[in-house]
Amino acid sequence: MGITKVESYNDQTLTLASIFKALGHPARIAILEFLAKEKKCICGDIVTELPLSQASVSRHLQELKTAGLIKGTISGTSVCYCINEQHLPLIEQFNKQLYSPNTNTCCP
Amino acid sequence: MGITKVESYNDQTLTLASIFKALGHPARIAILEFLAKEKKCICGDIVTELPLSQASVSRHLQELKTAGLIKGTISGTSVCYCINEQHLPLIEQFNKQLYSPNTNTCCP
DNA sequence: AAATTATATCGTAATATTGCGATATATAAG
DNA sequence: CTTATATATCGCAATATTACGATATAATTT
Repeated sequence: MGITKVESYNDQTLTLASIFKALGHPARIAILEFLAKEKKCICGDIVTELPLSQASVSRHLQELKTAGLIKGTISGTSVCYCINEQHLPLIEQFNKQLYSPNTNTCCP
Repeated sequence: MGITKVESYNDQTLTLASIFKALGHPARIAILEFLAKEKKCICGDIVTELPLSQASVSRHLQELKTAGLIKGTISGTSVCYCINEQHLPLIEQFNKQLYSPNTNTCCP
């Protein structure tokens, strides 16, 4: 148990879920907000900013990268991170999809 | 360990993370997409639609409700569910925030 | 080549999530 | 009142996530 029947859902659904899953932790939201403000930064900047160890920040960065939400470029001994806008339209589209044009639902 | 230092993040960040966490499972994405299509439905409709037991669907519905993403109204022996649009602007705003106006970042 | 700096990964313990059968609850129908 | 219908919750096992210290990797500096 505790297993998700991945094969039961379509690719779009799985992609969306993995993106949202990556966004489902306050540290990763904070990292993205920091990145949005600073445009770019290195891992150490985030370690200074957040109450997390370097190892934990690095892990969160990897998750964001795997989900396609950030990009990283090696620059000397450090890695420069910035936001990857690739999947943002997907989120936008999903969000829009949830708005109901008519209001004759069952819930007041 | 495995504990998130909730007190270290601001309310907005925590709210966003909890919303995205609720969205971070394909079953819950599928439920919301189904709801968006049907406008409203009862738990049993989703049990028919998804490869999950009634208990599991009910659990996912509770999580979506707790996150403020759906509303439920008791109607006879069943509960009518529909999308709660309350937090959608928050998602939209966060998403917009991630777009960078200028492109002079470190990552090509 | 050795030391420094910056990030990633490993190993592990604590905690959280997921799924389902069984059961509880609550309204409606007979 | 009993039965049927619909949903919620409990209890548990399997799995996943999270955090951090320790360590590995990799480029730069001295």
